[in-house]
Parts: sequence; C-alpha cells; structure tokens
Amino acid sequence: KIVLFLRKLFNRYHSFLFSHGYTDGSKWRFLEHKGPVFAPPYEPLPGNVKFYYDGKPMKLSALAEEVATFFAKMLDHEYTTKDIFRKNFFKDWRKEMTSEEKSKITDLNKCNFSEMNEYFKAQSEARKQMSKEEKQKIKEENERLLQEYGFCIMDNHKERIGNFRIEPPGLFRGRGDHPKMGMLKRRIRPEDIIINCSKDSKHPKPPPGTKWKEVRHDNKVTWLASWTENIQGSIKYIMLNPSSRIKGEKDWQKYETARRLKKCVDRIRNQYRDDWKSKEMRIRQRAVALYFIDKLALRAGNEKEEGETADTVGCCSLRVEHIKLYPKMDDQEYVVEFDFLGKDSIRYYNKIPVEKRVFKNLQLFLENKQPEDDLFDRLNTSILNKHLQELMDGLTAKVFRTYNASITLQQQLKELTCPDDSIPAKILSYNRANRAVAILCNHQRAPPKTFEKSMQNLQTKIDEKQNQLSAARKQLKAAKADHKASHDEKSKKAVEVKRKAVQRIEEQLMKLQVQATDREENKQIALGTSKLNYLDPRISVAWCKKYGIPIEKIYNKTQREKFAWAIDMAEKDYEF
DNA sequence: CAAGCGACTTGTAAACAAATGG
DNA sequence: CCATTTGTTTACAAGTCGCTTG
Repeated sequence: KIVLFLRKLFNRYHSFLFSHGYTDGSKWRFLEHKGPVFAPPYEPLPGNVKFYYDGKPMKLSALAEEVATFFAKMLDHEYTTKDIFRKNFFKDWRKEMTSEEKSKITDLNKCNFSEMNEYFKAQSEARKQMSKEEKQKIKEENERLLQEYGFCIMDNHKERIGNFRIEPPGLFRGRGDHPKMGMLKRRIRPEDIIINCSKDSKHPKPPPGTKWKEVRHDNKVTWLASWTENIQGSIKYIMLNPSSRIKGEKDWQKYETARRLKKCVDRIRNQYRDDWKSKEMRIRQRAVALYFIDKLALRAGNEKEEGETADTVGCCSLRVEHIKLYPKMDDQEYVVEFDFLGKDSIRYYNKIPVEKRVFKNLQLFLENKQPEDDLFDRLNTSILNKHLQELMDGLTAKVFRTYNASITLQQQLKELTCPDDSIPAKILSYNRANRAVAILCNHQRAPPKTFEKSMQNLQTKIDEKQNQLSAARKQLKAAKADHKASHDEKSKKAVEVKRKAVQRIEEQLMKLQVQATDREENKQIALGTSKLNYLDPRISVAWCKKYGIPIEKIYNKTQREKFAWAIDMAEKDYEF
C-alpha cells in the first residue's frame, strides 16, 4: 500500500520534482478526450403561451421566439430595466426576425413577454416540485454525461475537465456599465469549434451530420477545445479542472515565483524609492506606480479599448480623476485618496498617507492635466513588466499581489493564533488572517440580502444557549448540594453527568459566539478569491499541522482537490 | 512601439445541493 | 416532512501578460 502510494505521488508530482515539466515548452505528450457537450436545441413554446405586441397576440418565428425567451426569462432582473441592455437586445433581436416581424415589431416598449415569463417561472416551480424519483433520474443522467465527457486522458492521468459544456446562447450580461450588455450571445455549433488533442489519440466525433471547424494537435497549449465568442471576438476555451496536474503545477510555480520575490523584495523596494528621485519622468512614474502596486496590492491596469468594455482601471491606467491629494488631513500628512472602479467594476476606495517624495511626485504628475488624462502618462503595463523582468526573472506586476497576500497570511497567522485556544477559536483566527488579505486585495462583496436576519437568528440561538447554560449550571449546583448531603455513589454520578452537560453547553455557546463574530466581521468581505488564488496553500497546510486542525476545517472537498499538491508536500515548519 | 491576438488566471453572481429548524 | 438557510459548484465575464505584426 505504501509503495503504491509513493508511486502515485511520484507519478503525480514527477515534474514538480524534476525540472518544470517539459523543457521544450510542450505541455503534454498525449491528450485524448470526447469533445464538448453542446447546449440542448431550442424547444419552441407551447401554443398557449403567447407573446403580445401592442396588446395583440403574435406568433413568432422559431428564431425570433428563442431570442425573445432569453429576455422573457430575465424580466425580474434589473438588467431588463437598463436602457443600454434594452437597446442592445432589441437591435440584436431584430436581426433574428423575419422581415415581416421586423416591420411589425418596432418598439420594445410595446412588447409584452409576461406570459412567457410566467411560463418559465411555472416550469422552474414544477422542476422543484418533481418527485424524488424524477430528480434522481436527472441526477443520474448528469452523472452519465459527466463520466462520458467530463474527463480526459492527459499523459498518463485521467483528469477532470473544468468546463466541458459549451456555453448556451443567451443575452450577454456584462458587469458594471458595460456598453454591450443585452447583446445576443449566439449559439455555438460544431463548425465553430477547434478541437485540440494528440495525433495518436482517438479524436472526438462531432455530432452526426456536423463537422468541427478544425482538429489540431498543438501540445504547446493546455486547452482541449476553443471557439470565438461573438460579443468581444475573444476566444473561449475548454480546459482542465484546477485539480489537474497541469493546473496544479502552474499554481505551484506561481507561489515559487512569489517566494523568490520575497528574497529580493528589499532590494526592489530600495530601488524604487531611489527612482522617486530620478531626473527622468518615466522612471519616476514607474517607481511611484510600483510603490502603489506593492503597498496597496493594486492590479497592473492594462489599457482597454473604449466602448468595448466597462470603464474600469488598474494602477497603470489610473486617471487624474481617480486620486485626490491632501497635504494635510486630520492628523496625517500627505494623504492620497483613491476612488476608482477596478476589475468587475468593484469600487476601490482608500485613503492612505504616503511618503513626502511620493506625494510631491504625484503633484508633479498632475500638473497641467485634465481629470480624464492618465495619471501615469509615460507608463503602461508593458513598460512596467519589462522593468520588473530585469529586476527578477519571472517578475511581473501580479506577483506582488501574490507575494503580499501570502506573506500577510503567514504573518497574521503567527500574530493571531493562540496555541491554547479551542479549535473554533483558532479557526476564527485563521479567518481573520484570511480577512486581512481579502481587505488588502479589495475583495469586497455586497452584504448578503438576508444578512441582518441571519445575524438575528444566530443571536436568538445564542440567547437560548445562554439560558440553557444557566439552567444546566443550576442543576449542577443542585446535584452538588445533593451529593454533599447524601455522599452516595448515585449522587456522585449525577454530579459528574451535570458537570459534563455544563461543559458541553459552554462549548456549544462558545462555538456560536465565535460564529457570530466571524459572520459579523465578514459582512462585506469575500474570502474565497484570495483563498483560491493568492494564498500559498502550504502556509495553511502547515498551520493546520502545527496546531492539529483537521484540514477539512479550512478547505472543503473541491479546495482539497485543488491543493492536493500542497497537502501532500507541506510540513508543519513550512515557511513561505 | 502600438495594436491586436492568444492563452491563461482571477473574479463575482447565480444555480444547485446539503443542512437545519419549525 | 417541508421550507428556509447555508455551503458548494458552476458559469462565464474580466482581468494579466507574452507574443506577433506592421
């Protein structure tokens, strides 16, 4: 058994141990899969479900009807009230109409989709009300599909595929103020799909009567299939699950790069502080931007094409309007106020005191500029990353985010964990360390709609528990008194039983209180992203080992699969 | 060096499943 | 047992970054 286990480890982490995979840049030797699963074909509405135009029922052609259902399904969503969404939808919908329909349907406001909307609501209600057997049957069918299409063979391993289903057609839902929201995401056909697999594998078969766009054998990439999406014209891929060797290895490499940064970060910090004094504007800008990326964990900030996406920025693309300078604020000097929309249009708002030199530089960068001008007009991500590459092999802007996130977790864990705490209390400390990172990375969330209520529920539980506890304590007291009076075995036992009960309830109460604290502190903060993408899992694994916390308390099943490499490798003395 | 493409990681929302409580 | 709440998984959008091309 041990030999088998070691062999498994060896096979799995072969390339972890011996150089970085293949030396020629190839990602695999053998790749075999069944191809993607396509979205089910459109099922026309039953005749009694009608669409009304200008108050009158109107039968739509299949294509026009399908697109109409996309809108009808979203009627309760805020999207359908937005002007841009409606405009884009209507424009694309009209493209799918027959010329007759086109001439008739000229105003979206005269369209009544409510019957269609009711129908879909009823459908989903019916789905919920299905019997156990029916639900079981659907589950089994899904499982069958997963078993057939959800796995591939890459080199010597059967690997889980991340997304083996092709995205179904629908209306594009951009985030924030996206100029393309509401546009029709068209149906993907086999003729749109490029298949990637090895020559010597059994090639996937396209559905009967269809052809793939292309079958290629490129082992310099990791994807199994790809297609071009019609909204931005970008390529979408079918790739492996995070538990796969190829993703795990990459993940591990990412953290190793961040650890190399740890070794030279002092040098780099001294360097950019020096560069604040440079006579060259571009170097000063580069140095100030890098300072922000390091100190505030900002993203790099590539330029974006105007009108194609929501207006969001990162460090290099900050504009004058996104910062305010305060020479004095309250009792602090040289305060910079940031207020901008970052990735996914999440607001970044922060006020931080900076060093005088940085402040003076910022004032300089702002001179003679309009609000919509670039703050760093002599800088972009490409220039910055080229510079970083010279400072350290493999260094790019995002490595700072990884590094600062992981080092913060490690240091916070050290600071917050009390060895004598109970397990729930230690987990609270872990979550607090995790929270420090999430705050650094600005991983916010809208407070859940049911937050107040769920908080109240928890409080009621705590109150109940407290009552229980005082009752149990009373009983214990009584039992003790009883024992003192009688001194018999029976009453002695009773005292023990009551003592145990009190202890149990105390523990339960403490657990609830910890849970309440944790939830309250987590109101506006999302821990998931940092846990999954920024925190070296070996730090967490080592922490669990050191304090005897079962790993299941920190990582759920999916996360344990993703971080299997770290769980296998890290010991209790692991240092990031 | 700007523009654009390609491949990959990172991010939130929504759907779904499991757990909990009345 | 069902309804509600909570945790997990999926979907897919939105970033980063390297490379090519003109």
